Order: sequence, then structure tokens, then C-alpha cells
Amino acid sequence: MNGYDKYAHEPFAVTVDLAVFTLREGVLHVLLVERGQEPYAGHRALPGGFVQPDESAETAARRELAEETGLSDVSGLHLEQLRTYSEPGRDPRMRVVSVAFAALLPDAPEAHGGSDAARADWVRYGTAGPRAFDHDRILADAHERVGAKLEYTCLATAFCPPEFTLGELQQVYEAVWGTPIDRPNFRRKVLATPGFVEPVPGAARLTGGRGKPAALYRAGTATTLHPPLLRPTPEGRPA
Amino acid sequence: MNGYDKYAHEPFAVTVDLAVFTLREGVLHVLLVERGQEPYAGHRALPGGFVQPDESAETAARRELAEETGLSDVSGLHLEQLRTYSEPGRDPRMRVVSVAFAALLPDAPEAHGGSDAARADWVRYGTAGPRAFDHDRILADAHERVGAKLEYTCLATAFCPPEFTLGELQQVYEAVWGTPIDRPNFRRKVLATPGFVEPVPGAARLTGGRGKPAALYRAGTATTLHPPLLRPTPEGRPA
DNA sequence: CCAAAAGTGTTACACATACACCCATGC
DNA sequence: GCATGGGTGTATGTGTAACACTTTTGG
Repeated sequence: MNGYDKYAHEPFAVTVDLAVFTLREGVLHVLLVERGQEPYAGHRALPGGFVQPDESAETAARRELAEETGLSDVSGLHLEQLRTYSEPGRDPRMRVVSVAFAALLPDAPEAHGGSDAARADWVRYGTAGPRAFDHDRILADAHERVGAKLEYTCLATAFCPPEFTLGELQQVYEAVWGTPIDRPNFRRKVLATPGFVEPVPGAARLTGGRGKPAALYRAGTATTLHPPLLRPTPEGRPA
Repeated sequence: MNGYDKYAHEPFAVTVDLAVFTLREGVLHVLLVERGQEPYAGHRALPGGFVQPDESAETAARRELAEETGLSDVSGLHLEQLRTYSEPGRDPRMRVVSVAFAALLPDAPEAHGGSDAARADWVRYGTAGPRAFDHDRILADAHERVGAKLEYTCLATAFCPPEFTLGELQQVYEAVWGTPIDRPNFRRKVLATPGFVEPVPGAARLTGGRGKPAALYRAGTATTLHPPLLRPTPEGRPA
């Protein structure tokens, strides 16, 4: 199999599938489209599409992200390759190999589904499926990956607007992990990690109308968290 | 892009590339083939090949693994999808999307390169490249991934024969990470993690001819490590 | 006896957890 | 004043890091 022969091998269609997450009012949402045709007509599915001849999968994913969200500038958004799904029967019509991506959005633009007929909506994560194809599994894999990366990277700021409060940052962790976190301890950990967040001098914002105004922070330059911020008893721990 | 049209899209070739690691005398080695034809004739490359029409990428990877190592039974070996490399120019001849895998072998069979003409040899990891295509990058990504997974999974036993000593297990960590580890502390951590290793009752083995015979252990049933076994100052930590 | 490798013990320190408590704002 | 959410302080336990030390083998 070291001799390449471009005519000797079955062609594959290569697509990208996107698990796009955002937070709306402190709740984790995911972007889903509604399929208009068979198979799985009427079912929800992850947004995605074919990789074009001159594109890498990453480029295709970012293009699809812009099309589906309707955002004009998606260049700064976090986009991360998850894994590739290639089981022969995953699409009943033809052989489709799909490279899955996870994307994180700070704010959720209400209107979207710009480019094509299929409607796209934000759906609360955890709402019952089943989704089309193997998209339930892709979505679960994406959620697990994002949750794990929150532990040892600065990824959480990707869910936040340019300036945010520590309470908002904590909401990201709580929404993705589905567990409450002790606020004082969270605060200390974040501030003790150099480069995770930087204070915006003097700025403060009223949060829910009520309560003390919160100091504002910007994302720092660090990408990894040492030591990590572990979620409470994620698995396997007997104690 | 929700309407599928199998004739409207450029066909892609889909291949798998394998980063196969093993330990030989305590040193990390990787399996490389020597290319016989252009491009990159004479250069070393990762073993791999085309995904067949009826195969998933995982199935293809395991088939290639068996062919390249010459092992008759590769069913129990650790094989893990890394990521997919899809940049348009990565193969100068045609559009090739490659799904990369990392594999771990406990023992290194000397003779291999069974199926085809290309020679395959074990090369010490870190030996100077450059390798063909983007295989240097794939190899670096694979090494980083394996190193990271040693921290929070029981993956290290995949490098070991069915029965092994704690010293051998420690050598896995030291070889992959490239750092020495304190033996007493390593020992305690491993034994304190339930299900990581199980003692083989009464068995012991002389290790280097010299020294006290070491107790033997088998891999346990656990897959994750809580708490993790962190490598010393992997990155970013200023202290 | 010496070298080499396995195995045990101990101490100091970092970190996480679980709270109690104070501050500023809207109603 | 009271509810709400931001921010500070502190004790207690767990886990790690860095060591010194003992044990068992071959030469």
C-alpha cells in the first residue's frame, strides 16, 4: 500500500460536522439544524457540509461556522478538531468520512441559518434526541472533550465576551460540568494562575441589576492551567 | 450544503498513518518505513495506507498495524485515533486526507515489514528527520498525546508485557517523558490507585541479573488515574 | 564486601475543600 | 432593612516532593 494509484481506490466524500456550543443565560446550548430531506427528514442534526477541493477540514469548518451562525467575523472563535468518524454505514447513501469539530461562542446571535434553507436554532444541551446519523455520539464526544479541556486549559474564556466578570466565568464551568462550584475557591484558583485573566483597571459592571458590581477581566495570554481546575468526582474516583 | 450529491464533489483519498511506539531496552522507539519512490524517495515515513471501501479508519489502522509489525494478533494492542490531517498540499500528487493513529506495543518483534517491499525498522524516538510529508508533525503530535495520556490514564501498561515489575512500568514513564522519576513516590502513587496494577501473588523476577528480585504485577481494570500522575513542569508553570 | 536494584519511612510544603464572614447595590 | 451577588479570610485534610534508609540479589 505504498504505491499510490488514484484510480485504484474508492472515492470518499469528506465532510465536517460542527458541535457549536454557547451559553445563554447561564445554560449550555448547542446549534442544531433541522433536516429537510431523507434520510432523517425532520430530525435535528449538527451543522456541517462538504470539504471543498481547495480547503483543509479546518478551513471548511470555519466557513460552515460563519454560514450557520450568520456571524461576520468568526476568525477569533475557538475551533478545535475532535476526531473523525468513518464507519462505513454511518450515511446510508454513500461513503462519507466526517471530521468533527467543536466550536465555542461567547454570545449567541439570535438570527442565523443565513446561507441555506435549513433552519438552525440554539437548543439546550441535554434536550432529548435522537439526532440524525451518529450525531448524538459526536455531540456527546464534543461535550466530554470541552468539559475535560476546561480542567487544564484556559478554554473557558472562549465562552465569554471580551470583558467578563469572574461570576460569568464560573457560570461557564458550572454550565458545562453541570455541577456547582464554590465561589471563593474558584476565584482564588483563577486569580492565582498567571495569565488566565487580566483585570480591567477600575472597570466594574452591575450583574443582575441586584448585587454588588463585579470587577471586569479580560482573557490573558496563558493557554494551559497549572495546576488544573478539576471537576468534582468526574468518574472512577471511588472516594 | 445539506443536499448531498455524490457527483458534485471532488473525490478524496482517505488514508491512515500510524505512529507505532514501543520500548526497547528502556528507550522509546517508533516504527518507520523507508520510501522506495518519489516523492520523498529514501526518506523515512510513518507506516500507513489507504482505507478500503468496507473499512472504518480504525479497522484500516489495525490491519496496517498487523501488516507492518508482522504480529499475528494485534487485537489487544492499544490503538487510538489522534486527529486528521487534511491540508490540500500535504501530498503533492493528489488530495489525500489522512487519519492519524497512535499505537503502543509492549514488546518489539525484530523482524517485520512483512507484507510489502518497504523495509520497516524501529528507530529511536528523537532521531533526526526530516520524515516524508507532514509525518514529523504527526509524530510530534502523537508523542505529545501519549505523554499527556500517561498523566491521567492507565495507558502505561500498554507498553508492558502481561506481567511486569514496577521498575519496568516506571521506565515507560521516564522513556516517554524524558525525565527521571522518584522511585519511592512513583511506587506509592501506582499502588495507591485502585485497579491500576494487580499483584501476581508470590511471583518475582530478577531484573538486571543484579539487585533484589522485583515483585510482578498485571494490568488492572481501571482506565483512568485519579488523582493524575503529573510530569514535572511540562510547560507554562513559572515556578 | 561492594554494587545495584527493590522496597519502606519520614518530613515539609503545596493545594483543595469547606466553611464563616464582610461589602455594595436595587428594591 | 433585606435579598442578591461580589469579594475576603481561615482552618483542616489530602497528596506531592525530596530525601534517608533498609533489604536482597550477583560478583
